[in-house]
Amino acid sequence: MFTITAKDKDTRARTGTLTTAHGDIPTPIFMPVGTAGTVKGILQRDLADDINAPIILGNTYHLYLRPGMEILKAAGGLHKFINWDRALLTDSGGYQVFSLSAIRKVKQEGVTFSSHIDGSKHLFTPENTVDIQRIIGADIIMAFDECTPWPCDHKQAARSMNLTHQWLERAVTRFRETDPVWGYPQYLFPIVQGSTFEDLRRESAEAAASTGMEGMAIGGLSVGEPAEDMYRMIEVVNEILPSDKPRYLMGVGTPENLLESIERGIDMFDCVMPTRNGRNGMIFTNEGIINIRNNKWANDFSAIDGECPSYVSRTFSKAYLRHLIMSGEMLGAQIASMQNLAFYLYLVAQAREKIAEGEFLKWKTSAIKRVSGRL
RNA sequence: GUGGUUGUAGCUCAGUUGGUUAGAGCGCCAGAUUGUGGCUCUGGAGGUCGCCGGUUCGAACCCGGUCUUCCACC
Repeated sequence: MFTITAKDKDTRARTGTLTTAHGDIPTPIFMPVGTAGTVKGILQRDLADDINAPIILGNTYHLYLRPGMEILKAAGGLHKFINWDRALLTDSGGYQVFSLSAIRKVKQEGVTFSSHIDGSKHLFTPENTVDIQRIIGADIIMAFDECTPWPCDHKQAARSMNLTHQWLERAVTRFRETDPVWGYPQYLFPIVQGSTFEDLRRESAEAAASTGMEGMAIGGLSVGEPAEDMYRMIEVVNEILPSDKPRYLMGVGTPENLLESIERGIDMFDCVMPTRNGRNGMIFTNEGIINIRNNKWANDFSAIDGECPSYVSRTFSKAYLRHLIMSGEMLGAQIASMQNLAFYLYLVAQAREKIAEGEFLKWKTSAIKRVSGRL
């Protein structure tokens, strides 16, 4: 169930609460990515208590290959397996089949692919990815889709979108005719495709909306197209997606992307950027973006981020974090990931506050200027 | 002391029969990174080729001296 709690007077931005069997999720929200049953380098306790994440992601592709469904079933589902009692969302694996697996064949039935771990062959279909996600037991599960690469001509984009739509229908059917494995309800989110073509995006948004599911996702964006194209597609799609349901923009993005998208009516985000780029030395702070490997931080003993309300942000210095990252120390990756996630969650928390206060637009402009500058 | 051996970028090393502006890996300095393979990619700075002299149109390369590294022998 999704409840709108405030609407911005100037824009499409809104705040809401998405209720799941594992807690309420305030929106707009950023969801940390925990591909293989872990947000890399961060304890579940810290995700909950320090970073304040109400929901994290898992990935069907990775979890299905390892540890595999027998172990996940024996464990009693992913929540129990990883000791996480808040909400979970699993991606269907559609994206990974395309980005990770070298050998793959796309057919009407589904996608055959080779495991990146041992080369073994597997088949993902709209039906079995629902079954798999039933067993994993995430509160929100995703329909199996094809993430259309960019650039792409209209004809290819239409063909790809139509395949996604056929798969969507089959996924919804399987979802409706099966029950949750672990006794609590799950939501299935359809995914809008259509590349950067307005007519296709409209058609795809109609298809997603017509399923009547509890929430809707927008995929196939931030795959190389200019940010302006992405924003335009969000506007087109959000005119059609039901306004009383949460809208999830998949794989996005930078702090600036988040605020611009919130303005256009997006409620949920996920992105590997704060964690993957964090491990590589890109640090997001309330003062701007830092490349902590730069020599200029070697003697800077100020806190990583004095404004962020998390333990690592205020406790450790930039100079220490630089030393850890330069040395390839595990703790560097941990601290960087925690800082970045704490920052992302703090950013969306502020956005919720400003929307409720009716000051979103004014705040957004100054916030973007502040947090997306390079220091 | 004698014989051999070694010396080229911060480090480890290539470098053709002597032939334009001496290269690589790592490191360093920067940049990219968007539904995660603890990735990946791009660019940059940096060398009096131990030193001195000689041969040659031309020397990292050949010759002499000298210093240096390591080894063996006395």
